[in-house]
Amino acid sequence: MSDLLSNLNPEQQAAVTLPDQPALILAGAGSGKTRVLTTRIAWLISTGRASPGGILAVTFTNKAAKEMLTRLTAMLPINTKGMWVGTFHGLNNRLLRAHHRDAGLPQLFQILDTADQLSAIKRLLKALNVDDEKYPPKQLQYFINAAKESGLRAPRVDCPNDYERRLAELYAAYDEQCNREGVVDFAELLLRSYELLTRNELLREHYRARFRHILVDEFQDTNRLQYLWLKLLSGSENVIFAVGDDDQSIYAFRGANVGNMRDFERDFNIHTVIKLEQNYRSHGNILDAANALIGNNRARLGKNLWTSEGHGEPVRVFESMTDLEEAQWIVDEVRALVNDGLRRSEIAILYRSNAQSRVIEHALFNAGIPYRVYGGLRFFERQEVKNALAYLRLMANGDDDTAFLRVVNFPTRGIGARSLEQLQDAARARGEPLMRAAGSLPGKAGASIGAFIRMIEGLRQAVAGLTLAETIEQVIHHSGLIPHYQAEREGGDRVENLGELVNAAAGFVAEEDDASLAAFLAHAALESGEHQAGEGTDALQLMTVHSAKGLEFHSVFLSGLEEGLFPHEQSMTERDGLEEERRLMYVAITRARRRLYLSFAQTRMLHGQTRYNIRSRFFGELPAGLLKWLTPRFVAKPTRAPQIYAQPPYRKSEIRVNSESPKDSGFRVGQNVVHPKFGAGVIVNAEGGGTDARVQVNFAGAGVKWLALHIAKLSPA
DNA sequence: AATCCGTCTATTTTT
DNA sequence: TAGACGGATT
Repeated sequence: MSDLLSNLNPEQQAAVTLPDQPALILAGAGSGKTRVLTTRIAWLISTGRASPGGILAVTFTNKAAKEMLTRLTAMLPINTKGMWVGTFHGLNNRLLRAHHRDAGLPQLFQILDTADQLSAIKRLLKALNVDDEKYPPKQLQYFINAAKESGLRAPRVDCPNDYERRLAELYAAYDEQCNREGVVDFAELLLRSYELLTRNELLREHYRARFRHILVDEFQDTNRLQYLWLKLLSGSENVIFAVGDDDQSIYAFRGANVGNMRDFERDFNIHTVIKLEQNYRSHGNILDAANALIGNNRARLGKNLWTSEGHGEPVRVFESMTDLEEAQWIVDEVRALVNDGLRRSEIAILYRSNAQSRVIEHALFNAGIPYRVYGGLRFFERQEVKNALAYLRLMANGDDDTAFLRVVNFPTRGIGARSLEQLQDAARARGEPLMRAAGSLPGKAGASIGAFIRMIEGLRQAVAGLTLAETIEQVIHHSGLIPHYQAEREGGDRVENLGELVNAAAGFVAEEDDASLAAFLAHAALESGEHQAGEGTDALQLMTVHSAKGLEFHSVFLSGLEEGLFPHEQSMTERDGLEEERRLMYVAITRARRRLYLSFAQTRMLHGQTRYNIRSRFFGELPAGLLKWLTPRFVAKPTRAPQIYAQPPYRKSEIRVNSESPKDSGFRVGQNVVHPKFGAGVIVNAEGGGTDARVQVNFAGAGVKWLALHIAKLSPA
């Protein structure tokens, strides 16, 4: 099958045709990682080294899994049915469904998403009379998930103090509650399966024998539990093929552990790591900038991107007075690009945090430029959709208290807090889920809740024999959801979304083999509904740097490159926080194919207050020769000490927060200054005059300080 | 049961 | 600044 390999470079070929042994592929940004992964699978199968059923390929996102399957089917004339290609969660869901009995789960166990999990935790705390001031639900949620993702059940969690001991107790109680209700959170999908395979040798051997070839995408993003799971599944006969890039590890905050790459080398005795360093995406200057920047990180496996293409254009840098001005400049520049024939969807505006999108959106809106913002609520997370799903969940599994409480009185049917309190007490006393305990409730509460349960029961019977789409159609009308939203003033969109849910179900049935209600519910939980509508129009792409990972654009604007924002100030308190910010910056830079803009503003409105910022330290890590300053400035002096930059001559207006700015001191608020000890900074405040004149300076390295002007050796930058 | 109002908070996010 | 949330009011 040499035609499979003919378009690959030598390293890619080596990776694809690697003999049966554990392998680590260090795949740089834009180096053809997905291509190698899929070609490897195609090669294994077409050369008879593996059968489709012997392949297990794990990704992080549904999108990546889908992409892999699409490319595979294009390459191989085989059906991909027997192949297990999916996300960690999707595959483990599949495994647990197949062995639910062994795993101690009901056949129709439901999956809690993050919001469901939180409400389950709140409910638990209330039931146990725990002070949620002292034990904030969010914090407990974090604790539980962190423990599970380390592979630890409550008794094994290390508790250095009473507080943590209590958290561990609550973790145990939470697990009990989930078991009682037959629900499973995201982390549980993996932990359950890990425990099942640990405990059950027969099953473990079965899957080890079956999945001779295990391929892992984005290996740098795996958490501890995922690593343990992979290790467990890899016996001595298995061939594990891990592809990743330590320089693109940007998810430590949610448990990703880059250390897994080093551990993998050690645990699996990897001798040669294949590096894919040829980049097929960007021009040389962009890659040089990325390489130089990431070179400042200490803990790296080491890798340098190169291209056979030319240097291309310089990296453009723009400094503005305010965030508004920055946004306006972006608008102007985008207009020019579009005028030159570039499609809007080939242009991305990236930022570190979501709040930054507002000014830019505002400017784009006023300019009438179509744009699309990524992130935010996804389809299956919408209130009305979750409500509809809750009815469906109850029909599949009446023990699901989260679903029960969500809709027992929605739309309102006269079941108040008192009745529910009674019901919850009764259920607790009997150790039963709410729906089962309801029969024993006397009086008015019993009657109204009884009616609700009969309605669910009635729905269950009414939809017998109907298709999934028809089922949902029935449910959203019969439950009263549609009438309720129709009556609501602003309910039009919600009604529309419920209709969209019916369509989604029809689409699901058309695509999937298992079109059961349970399968659809799992789909809804595991695939939050990638993107929303609006894919038709050619629109500018706005997103955080995190969401841009894996994407590429002709032109990229990276905005808000200011100390405190990028690198984010909160990252400075985290271990290795700055290195992660730098990797984030690296990811951002490597999104651009041809043109890269970096911008920052001296003044930015944040949390309703004007903040004075200085340019990001990352500018100092980019070779000056690669940069083209659009704002005239940048006179680097040949000194060792902090670099000194010239004032932009075009400065339009002074910024003043304090009218008492010392007039004749020669300094003013907003001005860039240099201090012999603290380095470069910006004056953010001033008071007094004459010999009493004091200024407050935000230093890049030393933070915010008040300085007396007649003492401090402050000079204009 | 719906609405109003004050308080609080504020990276990054997939499953 | 703006959104989310919880408690109090209507």
